[in-house]
Amino acid sequence: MQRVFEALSSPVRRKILAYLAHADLTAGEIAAKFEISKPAVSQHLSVLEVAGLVTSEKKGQYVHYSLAPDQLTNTLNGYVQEVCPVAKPLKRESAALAKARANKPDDAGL
Amino acid sequence: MQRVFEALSSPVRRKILAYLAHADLTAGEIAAKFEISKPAVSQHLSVLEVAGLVTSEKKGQYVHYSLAPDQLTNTLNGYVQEVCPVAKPLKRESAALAKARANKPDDAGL
DNA sequence: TAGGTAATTAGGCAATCACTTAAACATTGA
DNA sequence: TCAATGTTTAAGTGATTGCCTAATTACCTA
Repeated sequence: MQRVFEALSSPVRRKILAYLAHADLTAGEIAAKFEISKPAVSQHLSVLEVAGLVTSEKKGQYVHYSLAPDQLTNTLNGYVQEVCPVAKPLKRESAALAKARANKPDDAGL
Repeated sequence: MQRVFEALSSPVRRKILAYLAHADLTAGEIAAKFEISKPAVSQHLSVLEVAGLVTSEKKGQYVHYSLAPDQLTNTLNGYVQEVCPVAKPLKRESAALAKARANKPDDAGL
């Protein structure tokens, strides 16, 4: 949770996630999209991986990175639910969400 | 957007938002809930306010802070939608969400 | 095995962050 | 007006962050 929000606080890291949302990429392909050095990108990728937002798989000499969408959506949605409970729900979508939540016993309390 | 994620990267600030989710509080009441000094809390409140996550209203010598739930939910939900588009939806909730969305012409696109 | 490419680790530095105490500002009430 | 209370601003400090270059590790191929 802390690691996720910390990871998302960097524009570069959010941009990396956006790239990975469209396609898996190698570390080098990601680095090529930024002005900063490769080691700097590697560090960002490490932060994202520790936060569980991306996964990596080594294939030969390349390391392929993938988005871990569940970790992202679960954390953010869960947080929104926690801070903006039922009182003032999300918006339109909240109706469906609240219904879904009513079905299973709540263990979301941080 | 950047300011929102930056604001959320601090555990203290997330805790403040959680407190304000239950009730409006004055600066002093918020500060009393933390070990850190009042000026430190005041700075955190300032960050939250600049990010649009809270609003403040001065009443006499007190300053009352309130959660701005829309800014929070809109930003986070919008971001989730952007990074994890339709392809790989949320998770359990996504079923209900997708169903709900199917019912009415979609205008939820960020 | 040697050379080249991909990626990470290590070490160092400037900038930023979170916090502190002290001071200032604003409001209330005697 | 003066003192007390609530809050913010200011100034300074130690820790952390983000970046760099250089070195290292891992893999592939000739």
